[in-house]
Amino acid sequence: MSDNNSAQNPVNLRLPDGSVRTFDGPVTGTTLASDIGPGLLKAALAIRVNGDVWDLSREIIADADVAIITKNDEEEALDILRHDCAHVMAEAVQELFPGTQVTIGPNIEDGFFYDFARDKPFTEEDLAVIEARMHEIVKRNEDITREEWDRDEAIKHFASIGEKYKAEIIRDLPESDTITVYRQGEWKDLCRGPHLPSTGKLGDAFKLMKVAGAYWRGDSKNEMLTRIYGTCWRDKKELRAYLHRLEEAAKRDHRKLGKEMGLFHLQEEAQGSVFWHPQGYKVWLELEKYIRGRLGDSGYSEIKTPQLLDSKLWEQSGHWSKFRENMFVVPDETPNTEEDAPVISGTAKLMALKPMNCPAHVQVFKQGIKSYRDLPIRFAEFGCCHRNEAHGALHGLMRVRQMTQDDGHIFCREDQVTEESVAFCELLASVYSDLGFPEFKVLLATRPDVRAGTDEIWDKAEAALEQALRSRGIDFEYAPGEGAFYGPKLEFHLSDAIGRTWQCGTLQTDFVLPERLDATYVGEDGTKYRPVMLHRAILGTLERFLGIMIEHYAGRLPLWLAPTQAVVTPITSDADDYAIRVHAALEAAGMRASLDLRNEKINYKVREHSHAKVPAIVVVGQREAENEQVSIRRIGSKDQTVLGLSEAISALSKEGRMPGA
RNA sequence: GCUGCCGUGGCUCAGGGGUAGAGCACCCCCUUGGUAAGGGGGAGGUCGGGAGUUCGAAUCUCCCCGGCAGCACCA
Repeated sequence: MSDNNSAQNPVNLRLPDGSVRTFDGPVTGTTLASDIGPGLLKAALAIRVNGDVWDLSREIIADADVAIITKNDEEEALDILRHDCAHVMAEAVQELFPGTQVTIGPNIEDGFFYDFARDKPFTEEDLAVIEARMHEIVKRNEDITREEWDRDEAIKHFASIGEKYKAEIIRDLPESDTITVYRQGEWKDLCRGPHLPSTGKLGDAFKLMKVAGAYWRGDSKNEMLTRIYGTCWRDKKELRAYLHRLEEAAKRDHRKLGKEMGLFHLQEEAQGSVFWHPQGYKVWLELEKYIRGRLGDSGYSEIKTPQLLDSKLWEQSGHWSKFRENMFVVPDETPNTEEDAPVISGTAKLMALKPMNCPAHVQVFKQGIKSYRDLPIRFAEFGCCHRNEAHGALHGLMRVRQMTQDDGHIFCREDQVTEESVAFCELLASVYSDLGFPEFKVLLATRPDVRAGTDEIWDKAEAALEQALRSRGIDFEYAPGEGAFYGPKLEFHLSDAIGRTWQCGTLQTDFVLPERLDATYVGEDGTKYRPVMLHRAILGTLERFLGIMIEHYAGRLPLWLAPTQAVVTPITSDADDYAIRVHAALEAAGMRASLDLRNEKINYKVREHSHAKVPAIVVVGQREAENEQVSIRRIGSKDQTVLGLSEAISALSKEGRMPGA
């Protein structure tokens, strides 16, 4: 191709429709757009050049495949708009609050943020002021231009204006990188780009959302910066839709629903541990019963292991040195009962609440002598674990300090790993589908830099997991280096009703713990071998999974899980006797039914039970009583169905049956 | 743990230097009403905890605790 420096060479640009436009020399996206038409020029945001997104003002000096990017190109448009929005925000901040240093301001899902260094953090009130100034900057329609700078000049420039973070960023950029600075009116920022041609193109579909602290370079050892989050869309309608989505998500918040539905509560005397109420615990028990049944059918034996274990065991397992800071330690002594004396001597032998069940499961495995014929041995436990999570990490049911895992460990021979993994994947997919999560994503987390075991073992382990996925036709992605130090793992991320994903299931291979805790079995040749240990969970923890379920179903749990499946209530007290009969019949059919005989209007009672998210409101009046019928109103519906009593009961109890039961 | 905001009856929230308010829920009475709030009356809190400023603090200051949003963490 032609010499880049030869400005006289013609430049041929091929458009997405295949047509080619030829220019005498270097040409900008703006020129191309205006050449095609004034409408496109007006709509143009950026240009795609051989697959890369460029500024419209950047000269294209050689033949290329190009496409003008407009708001119709959703993904690219949002990227550019959000990134520009971050810059406009930074300009507004520096105009309003001189002396504030800028650091980084990337796009994120649904918006952007920018981290600033400032003595005094921003407050929510500042946001309105900054946002108003942003709108002004958009109105000013400042030109945005790209400049390539010499690296040292750039460092010197940013250092001289007191932007030490920017200078540090440039210093750390690879030597091969071109340093680009974008000028936006009077304001300049180091940036890779691309950007809009001018601030006017940003429009007004943005909003600053919240302020927060964030560590410089994401490291808690560094100073904390003040971060402003914003959202930005292609038009007002999209912005409104997004804000509406946030409101809808907030309505599903399991902490709010948990309170409204009387499922559980948390209080400061037991931070991070849940008080389950009668209604909530009914859901818990149903879910536990379901999982117990599935595990039993899949060849697991349920066990129960101690809560408190000697620190010696944790030393052996390796947790004592690595994870002690997250463990609750308990001295094994009689507390001092004298007043004014320390309760604890400080010299006692230490025990710890288990943060996980694996070492205890190995102890059970080690009882007696195991033959290769015994393998695989599959232990399951609804293991109650404690982890001393940082206070700031606690969040409703989603992140707790006392959790119950649907834990399980499979002890098997190396040649059984694939087979066991396949079986686990099948079980997990079936459980997720039963629970209303047919879609999930799988990640294969491979060997980290710091790891135990030889490369040969890792090769085998990774291959075994991969083979299991492939043989079931399960799509997956790699998460390189994300494996545990003791072995590779599969992570199962399910998608909920509003598109969020949650990592719940996991399958981890482990060659280290059987070694450390000296688990063995006798092989065919009569000598001892190490079993492979597979750690696995489907729900992860019951607490968190119930939180996810509550949000997924917005509190309207499927009939089989709902704490109260049906409430029977009469229109007037004339039908009380019949209502009592209906209620008794539902309970006799094994349903969790309640009876509401209060002297309240039917409107009132329907409203209240709807708020309580009872799946079926069974209303009976004179008419129903005379005809041996019931009127059923299902949650979410404004209509009701009148059915014969026995017909209604068999339909409800059939629907209310646990999956697979 | 870090930064910011918040902490008022069971719940949701208003108030804001002179010794607490509303709605819902609760209790009582009236109402017997056909599918999302019928009416009246009553009881209930000393304002997260502690210290300070003040004649006087729920209201101002400081410390602690907790909650929320992020960050960091998540074996």
